[in-house]
Amino acid sequence: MEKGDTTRHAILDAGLKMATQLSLESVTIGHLAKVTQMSKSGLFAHFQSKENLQIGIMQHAGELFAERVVIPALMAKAGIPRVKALVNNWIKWSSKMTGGCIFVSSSTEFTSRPGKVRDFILEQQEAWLDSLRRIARSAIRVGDFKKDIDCDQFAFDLYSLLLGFHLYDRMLNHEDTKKRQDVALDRLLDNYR
Amino acid sequence: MEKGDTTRHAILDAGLKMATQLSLESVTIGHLAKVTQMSKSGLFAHFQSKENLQIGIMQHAGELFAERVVIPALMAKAGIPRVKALVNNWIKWSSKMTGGCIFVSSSTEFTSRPGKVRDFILEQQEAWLDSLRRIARSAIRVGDFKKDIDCDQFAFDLYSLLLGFHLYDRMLNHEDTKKRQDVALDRLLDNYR
DNA sequence: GACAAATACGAACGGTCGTACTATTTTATT
DNA sequence: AATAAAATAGTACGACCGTTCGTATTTGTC
Repeated sequence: MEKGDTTRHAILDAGLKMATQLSLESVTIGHLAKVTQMSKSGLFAHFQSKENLQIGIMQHAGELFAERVVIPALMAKAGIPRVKALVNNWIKWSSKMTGGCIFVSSSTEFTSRPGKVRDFILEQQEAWLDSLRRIARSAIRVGDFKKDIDCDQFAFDLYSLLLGFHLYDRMLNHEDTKKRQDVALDRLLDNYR
Repeated sequence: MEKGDTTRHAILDAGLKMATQLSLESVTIGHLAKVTQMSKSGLFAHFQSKENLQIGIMQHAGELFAERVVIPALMAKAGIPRVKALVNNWIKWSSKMTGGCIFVSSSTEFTSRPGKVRDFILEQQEAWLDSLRRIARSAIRVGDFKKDIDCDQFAFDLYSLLLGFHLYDRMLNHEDTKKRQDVALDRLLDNYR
């Protein structure tokens, strides 16, 4: 009742790391068992299927993401400071691990692979877009954004920017990415101000 | 001397389609042989390794991309018309196949998988960024863009926008993506005008 | 039409994949 | 300390992976 949760947590930690570095699909039960020093069958018993393991990993990632990116941003003052906090937290998040942001890579990976895993990932993406919209709305409330702006458009604009950062920084290894992203963000905020 | 090239081309066509729908890594020699109605070993003989097959597929994709996206854009009048043509061609390109743009998904997939394949993909991405810069430069030349703009920043801004479109449209299946992208592009162009 | 070269095939290799079983060990409760 | 339950291990499975090798077929050239 206790031990099981502990090992499950350790498995998901190692699994998330592996999924981030390689990809969600290449988290192999055998490989993961080796890393966690368990037997394949012992590890497998925790999830009953690879699909469940993958969903477990993404759920685990979602909890960490909320804890490290979204919630801390909500601590910042509503409005532009909160937007900037969110962006910085996101950049820290995607920079922390070798492969970049697990949500970006996994949603790319599972686009045309129907099933429970893809559905779960899409739900998470929609929840993320919802966070962006909410933050825009609170920026309107405190007067940092104009009243008549389109919050959906803001979510699109900001997420696009983050995706650009992600590819430039994590994949192409461009050194001046942070600078480019700063310029683009300032222009974006000016437009909603 | 002749037949070999024909089959090789057919293999790459089917391989690109498969890579676009699933992913580059999941283009399996066995699966590809089944689709092209060849034997595994017969197909394999064309490439000598899976790595070479993957590079061949990406090269094939690059040729089609130049042919369908970049070169037609260069036919358009330099400046803003050319930028818009490029964007439209890119959208058509990434919309044509089920899995979206092969370059986006493959660069995500191979970020943390060192080797010849990754190197090749990164080269292609740099060439693409170079096209974007060149188009910005020609826009300055004809007076559509301000003289003192940063062409690298333009490339970053525009590619970010396309990546946003890609994720929204191809993966999240948002219906109003085209509208969002139009709004963002107009604002972007206004800024460089 | 002969002949060398190019192309394609069939069978087999050692590995790894996800999963199913049964057996053993460890845990929590009494 | 005994015991039922939970957790882990061991072994095996069929399927597919990339690759090799020897052989057959097809092709282009003379």
